[in-house]
Amino acid sequence: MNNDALHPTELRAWLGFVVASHLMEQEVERQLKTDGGMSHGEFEILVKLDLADGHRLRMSDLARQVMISKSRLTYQVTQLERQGLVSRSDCPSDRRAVWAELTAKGAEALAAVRPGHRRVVRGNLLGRFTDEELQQFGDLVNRIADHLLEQRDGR
Amino acid sequence: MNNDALHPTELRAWLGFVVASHLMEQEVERQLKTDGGMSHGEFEILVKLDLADGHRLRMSDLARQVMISKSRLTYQVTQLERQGLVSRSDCPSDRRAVWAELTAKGAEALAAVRPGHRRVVRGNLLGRFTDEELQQFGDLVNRIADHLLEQRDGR
DNA sequence: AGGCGTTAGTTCAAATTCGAACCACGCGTT
DNA sequence: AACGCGTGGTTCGAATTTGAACTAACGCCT
Repeated sequence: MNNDALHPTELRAWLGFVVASHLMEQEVERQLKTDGGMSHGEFEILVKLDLADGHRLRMSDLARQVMISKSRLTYQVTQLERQGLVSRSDCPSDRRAVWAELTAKGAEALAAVRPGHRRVVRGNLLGRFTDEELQQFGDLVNRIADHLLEQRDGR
Repeated sequence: MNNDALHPTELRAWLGFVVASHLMEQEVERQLKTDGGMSHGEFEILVKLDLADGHRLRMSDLARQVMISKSRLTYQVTQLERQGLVSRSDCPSDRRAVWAELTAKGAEALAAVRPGHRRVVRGNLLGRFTDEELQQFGDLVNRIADHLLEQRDGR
């Protein structure tokens, strides 16, 4: 029971999860790309900035929130800056830190892709559940997410 | 109800899903890397080959099964071939096609990482559900996966 | 046989990602 | 003030990924 091959029910659940997350990612990616010329990673950065106080976050906090490496964030923010969607500025209180801030143009770009993004997420995932199933699904994945976060922080 | 912001229950489900799949991917990746020096992508290739008749598949079938681009598969199979885990050979019946075949060494490498892989999948996901929840979860994600596959094939 | 649209796979350059190395700074200790 | 250690960010080269050609071969149709 503990180191045997995954049994059929387990296998089905695992494969379904892998396939679903893989394809959802591709759908989201595709919509954001064609629809607003941005990647899912860039989109998530803009979303987190939008949510943040003063529409800005320090690079390291941003990296934690979107769960990517520092160097990857540096690269992506540079790209976003090039497009004028984000601006960098030095933090006065901590001279090591850098603020990444959503620009007005960035907010527009975000607003422009969001309806399409919601359509993809609802049309392919959330909207295919009954209210009860949505609740169940949310409970299950959040339990897993919480566990994985704890797991990770213990390192 | 159709183009409003995601409401709390939806948002929770979506974010939970994104975080869970992202972190599961990282956990799996980490285990396979440290434990057997391979990426999740390489692992999936070996698994599909292992499952196939004669432990071999044509490149394009393999690409479809692991859901990656042709060029990416070419690259990854080349890497696996370099490590001696897979071998390529021409297909006699269709001179365009190429067989990718799991070598004995590849089968060993696969066998070596599988216990750890199962531990990660069970310890972080499947094993955290009751039998009933596992069934529910499997049903939900497979419904989504099936839908996304149809969706995609209609293009 | 010749033509034509499709499929299989590879190749190439450009874009992205990774991970280790690095620099500058903050902070607590001495 | 000097030291040492941890943090915040960037940089750099190597590895990987992308997507658009490109070559070869198949299969159908005439």
